[in-house]
Amino acid sequence: MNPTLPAFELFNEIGIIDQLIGTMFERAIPKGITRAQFTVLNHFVRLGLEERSPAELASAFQITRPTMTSTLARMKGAGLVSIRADPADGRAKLVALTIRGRAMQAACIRASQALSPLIETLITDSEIETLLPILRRLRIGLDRAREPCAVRAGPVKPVT
Amino acid sequence: MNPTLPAFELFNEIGIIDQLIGTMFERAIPKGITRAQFTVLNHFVRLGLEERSPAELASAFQITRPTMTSTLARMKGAGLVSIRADPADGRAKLVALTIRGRAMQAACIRASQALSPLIETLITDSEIETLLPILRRLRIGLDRAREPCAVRAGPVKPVT
DNA sequence: TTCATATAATTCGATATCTAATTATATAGT
DNA sequence: ACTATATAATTAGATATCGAATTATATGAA
Repeated sequence: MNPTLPAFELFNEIGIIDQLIGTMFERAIPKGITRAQFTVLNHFVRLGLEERSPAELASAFQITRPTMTSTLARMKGAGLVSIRADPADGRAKLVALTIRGRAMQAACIRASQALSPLIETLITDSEIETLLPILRRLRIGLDRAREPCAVRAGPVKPVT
Repeated sequence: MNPTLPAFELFNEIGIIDQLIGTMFERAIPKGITRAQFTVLNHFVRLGLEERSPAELASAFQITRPTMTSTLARMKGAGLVSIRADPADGRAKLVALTIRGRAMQAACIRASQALSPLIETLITDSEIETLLPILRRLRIGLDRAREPCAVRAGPVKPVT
């Protein structure tokens, strides 16, 4: 973006890559589901979670709570998640995967395999090993530097 | 996204970084202008361009033409660009920066300097030099692999 | 010339994202 | 107990993005 800093050159490449990968991914996965929705499904499956509050999910993906509310409403409408009131906190809700949500996650994983051959021609595992630690540190630092806005005023419950 | 491929781990980090940087950048620049709009302004200034068609701009940013149409309409409304019919092609239009657009680009560059100190604590120039060639190759490869959609436009043979 | 196809831009409807503001509940301080 | 503040979720309004479809113009082939 700002050409006077090399970092902005980097952010520019990152932005375009994210754009291109995101579009390809959404084309690859089943019609009707989106990248954002898959991310939620995958989060539950990968970490073996039972129930999470919308606030915890928003925090995990670095998105705002209104965004999470919106996406969860669509996922509930599509039968991918169930949402119930938190019996321990009248303000909160608890989100869980449905059978259908779990199946959709698996279907997306399967469908996304189609992208592997292309990706393997563009970047090696060794290069990825080089990039990951640097990018992880950058991501963590940026995350910490966020304004103490709604998103960051984190959930109080410890991760189980 | 897909945990079975290291590349998806990379794309996940890239997605989050893009998300965080984009939000920070929009908070830093003048109220009312967006990252997408700045990208257009900066493109003209950086490359010293006079006029470009919406299609050329969309292609330069790897976004679809409807997206470009939408953003340009807002930028025109804000007086950041001028748009006229292309005298050489009845279908096309020509976009140019206005004085106001040029000033806004400069203001954004100035404002974005505020992010430099943070960024410099998170990644070194040397690391950026390491990342850039790899990411550039990845970006170029992904760009080439895009479906022959509107942006890329080639003759498509029927498969029957 | 005529017609089929290609290209430029746009319109439409959908999703994701943000900020700001609102509502309801919880917690802490006095 | 009361009140002020904090937190959970939501609503509202805006922008960016996509895909699909539409309109208008250009081009190439018969």
